[in-house]
Amino acid sequence: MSAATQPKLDTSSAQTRQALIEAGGAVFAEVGFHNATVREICRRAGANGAAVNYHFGDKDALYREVLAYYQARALQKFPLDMGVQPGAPAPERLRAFVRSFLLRIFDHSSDAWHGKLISREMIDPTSALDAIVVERIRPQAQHLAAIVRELIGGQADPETVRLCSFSLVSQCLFYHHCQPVVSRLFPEQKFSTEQVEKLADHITSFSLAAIKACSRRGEEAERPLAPKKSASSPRRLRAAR
Amino acid sequence: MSAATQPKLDTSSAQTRQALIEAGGAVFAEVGFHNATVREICRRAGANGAAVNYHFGDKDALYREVLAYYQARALQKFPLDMGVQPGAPAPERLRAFVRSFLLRIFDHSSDAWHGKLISREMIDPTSALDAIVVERIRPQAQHLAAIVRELIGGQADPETVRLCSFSLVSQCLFYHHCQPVVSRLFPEQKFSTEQVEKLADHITSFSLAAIKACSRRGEEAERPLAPKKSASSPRRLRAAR
DNA sequence: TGCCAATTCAAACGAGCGTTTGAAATATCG
DNA sequence: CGATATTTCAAACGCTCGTTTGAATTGGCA
Repeated sequence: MSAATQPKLDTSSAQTRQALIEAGGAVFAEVGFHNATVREICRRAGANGAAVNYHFGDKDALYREVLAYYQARALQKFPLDMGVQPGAPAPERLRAFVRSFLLRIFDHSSDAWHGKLISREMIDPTSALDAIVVERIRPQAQHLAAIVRELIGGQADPETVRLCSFSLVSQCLFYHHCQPVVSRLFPEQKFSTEQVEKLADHITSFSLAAIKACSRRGEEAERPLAPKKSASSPRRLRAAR
Repeated sequence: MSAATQPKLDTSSAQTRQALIEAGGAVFAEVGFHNATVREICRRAGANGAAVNYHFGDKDALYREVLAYYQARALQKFPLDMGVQPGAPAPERLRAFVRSFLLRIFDHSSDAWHGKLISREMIDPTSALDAIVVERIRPQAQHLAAIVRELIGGQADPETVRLCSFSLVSQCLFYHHCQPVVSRLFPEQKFSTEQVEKLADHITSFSLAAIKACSRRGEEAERPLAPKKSASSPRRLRAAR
């Protein structure tokens, strides 16, 4: 199977590297790091079985490169705010967050493995998870927490903010994590782009209503541990401290 | 550890079988079917490495037995309705459902692997998933759907019911599926029994408010004698007011 | 062209896995 | 007790995995 018939514009080495990264993205996203085999990655890349070790050192190093590569692509393709202005109303920013999150995970284009890779990393972590949490997940969590905090208003209890953020993210992740079950329960459920938009609609409105309720509940019963400070805010407090 | 009641009245074979099932439950729940090794299960059971094949045939058969064993235990320990009457108000039944779901997953007692096993099966399915969906998950889904349908009231749109059910289940599963990330983001987050109760409170009230909003949205859309279905047009972002 | 470094290749290595094997140990029973 | 069936055991088999190896091939350059 010699491919020597066509001239090589780019250096052959760089071509092989790139092919390995792309095949690796596909395989890692499909079956996860632990179930992925170097042989399958090399086969899809049209490279020899020793190519991964020659170009990257070992499977772990290839995985880190794959992660970094698609992370960079995803950041420019799906920015956290989805192009929505930071000054936009919080509900609108929330919807942008949810859409961005879902589109990252369900993007069917061939070079969009980042969402699936991170989604897998959440469930079956590798040594790369620590860096991912710091570099990608924590900033997203803080971004989301800021939106939720603004939605709740007043002095939002950090624990409430955290719980609401988790409730949001969990809904987004569910359809990818539990796809095997969902597709067995409802075989008609598809994840086309328009279905994803519907999903984003549902998750956003579902959660907006819920957060607003949290906000009301928080206003009624405020400070859990501040008996000294008698905040004189009887009913609809907006007490700015 | 087990069967300290009688020295050797029980047959040695049955003892070994039971020890393998219990060790298997622990290992499968901890690392999942694919990452679990027969050797480790035998080691924990204090049995020889060939014991699994002798008593069960192969690893798959042991796994099926483990699943069946803990399924039976879980059914009597955590019934779907958690002892709440079928005639109880829907919000109360919803809360029972959420508590039951979370307790199954986070039960720290040593013989309660069922929730973790099914949770793993959702993510990384084995050939046992088809049966699990039919025998366990679908009944739970129908149970939950009935509650959600009643909460929404009126003629609840089946798709809305499905989406709301998924939103509920996803929140319950999240903390188990994404524990590696959650514990890195918030190292102080524990999953003690009382924390689980707090979680159940949050998920229940969060979702009740959201479903109530879905209900109102549905009523508005239906009352003016129902245009066909214009639900996919650009939806307003205003939350329930 | 001829040389040399870079790259590719088929083959094999060693480790870990589920499983098998045949003998040893133990229980069962006429 | 002695014969027979059951259960345990250490060892090894066959397989797949990531990785290594050394030779073959290729590409750049004097």
